[in-house]
Amino acid sequence: MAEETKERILDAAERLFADSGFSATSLRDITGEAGVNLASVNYHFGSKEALLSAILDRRFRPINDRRLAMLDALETEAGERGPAVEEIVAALVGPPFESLAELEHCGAKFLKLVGQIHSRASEEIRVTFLRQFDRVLARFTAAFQRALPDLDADEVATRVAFVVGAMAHAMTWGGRSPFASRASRPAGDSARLLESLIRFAAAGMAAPRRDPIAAPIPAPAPTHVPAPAAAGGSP
Amino acid sequence: MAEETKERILDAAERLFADSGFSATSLRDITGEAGVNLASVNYHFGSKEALLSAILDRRFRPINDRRLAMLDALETEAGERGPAVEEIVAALVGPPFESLAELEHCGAKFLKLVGQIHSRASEEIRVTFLRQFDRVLARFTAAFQRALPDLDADEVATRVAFVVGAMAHAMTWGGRSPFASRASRPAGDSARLLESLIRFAAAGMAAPRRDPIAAPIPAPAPTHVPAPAAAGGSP
DNA sequence: GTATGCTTAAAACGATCGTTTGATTTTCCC
DNA sequence: GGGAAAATCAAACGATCGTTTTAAGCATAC
Repeated sequence: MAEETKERILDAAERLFADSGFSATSLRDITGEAGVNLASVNYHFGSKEALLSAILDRRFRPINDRRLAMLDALETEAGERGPAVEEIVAALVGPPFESLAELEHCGAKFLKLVGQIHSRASEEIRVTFLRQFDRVLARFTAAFQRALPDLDADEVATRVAFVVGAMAHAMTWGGRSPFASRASRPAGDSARLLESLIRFAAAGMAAPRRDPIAAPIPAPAPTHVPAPAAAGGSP
Repeated sequence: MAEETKERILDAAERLFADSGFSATSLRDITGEAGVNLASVNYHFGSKEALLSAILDRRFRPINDRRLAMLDALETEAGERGPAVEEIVAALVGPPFESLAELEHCGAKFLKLVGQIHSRASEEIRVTFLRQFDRVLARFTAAFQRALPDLDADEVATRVAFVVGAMAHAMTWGGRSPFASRASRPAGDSARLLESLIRFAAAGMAAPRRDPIAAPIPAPAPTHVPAPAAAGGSP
């Protein structure tokens, strides 16, 4: 019954961490929910932090593998010209949503946890996943850079961070704003949410660069950027 | 010395909550950092949760006021046609960055806290700010809806959530991905970061809608939507 | 002077936290 | 079937948590 206990702990902890956060969830909450003994966590995982690390590893590894596999396939298929922005975006934000659809009942909570980890993670935890995640991010940033040659590397990295932020937020709140009073949308809408996210992120990535020489490209009216908060402060 | 104690608690708690999160920060950490007595927190604020509420209220109120004032000014100026997407975006995401520039030293931490609150907030706290934040969100969603008449209300609300997510992420991580190994960029770049965010978010908001009649999948599908930034750098 | 209303101080409260211990049960290979 | 290894269990550990209590400072109004 070893493996069963471990997985029941992982499932329960994943659910509770996602709902209440890491610090606010006690081991007694977890073992109570999982129906196992309190000491099982420290026996099987060593510590509470190691448990969180195991949770993230269990879900992140296949997701990141799939991300890189999709990107590989796209680059092979596209050949010299490289994949389009929207395709790269889909390879980056799609896999987490796929895992949602696959796991259905028990995986939905994980997405909330992912969103939380993206927004706040202890230094300890970040180090654990820095390597594999950094690898993924580097590959995708390079792919974006090739598809968007007009942007400098810093701008590409910044926009990738925006995409990650929008994705994390969507995962945590299901596409609704955190303070919105309406109930969160049903899980069946995740495919639609993903589609909206891809479209939004692709357009954002492909936005004209900060200082497009002197091209009056903007759509509705030639509006200059409205006062991006100069350091002097405002009245 | 009443007001001084209260503000020292607020400042210290704001800083510590941003760094370590709400649950992971003890009142003893706060009072130790602030150099005040432990009981002062419960005396002045009533409870730990009420302290967080006071912190958020102190910073959020002027930000939300400024957001609405900027939107009012934009709508007055634009007249019948309504303000442009990029202007609305700037009014939504600009004020938090302005407060960063104003507060400089002690406000920087607040942005991290805001990012955390956006991604994970207890039910209790959310209720406190639901009303004023919901009002802001409703106004901005309506403004976006008018500027983007081709999108249905649900899509607009979803995209606004994406913008909020990208903003929160940028605030928490300074435009870098959470797992990136490089040091976070200096605070002086916040103006540049804001400019990038506005451009990114405006393009994402104005992306062509999900199902433009019956267009094929590829990126540069010609739609009748204004699409100011749809084909920025991608073939 | 004393009384009064805030504010701070020190100490302790009960509760809960993550972790460990040591005994007991289960598993599984020989 | 016996015995070592693995897993579960109840119980307790010390530490720390948010909160409360009680008393001491310290102004101002009488």
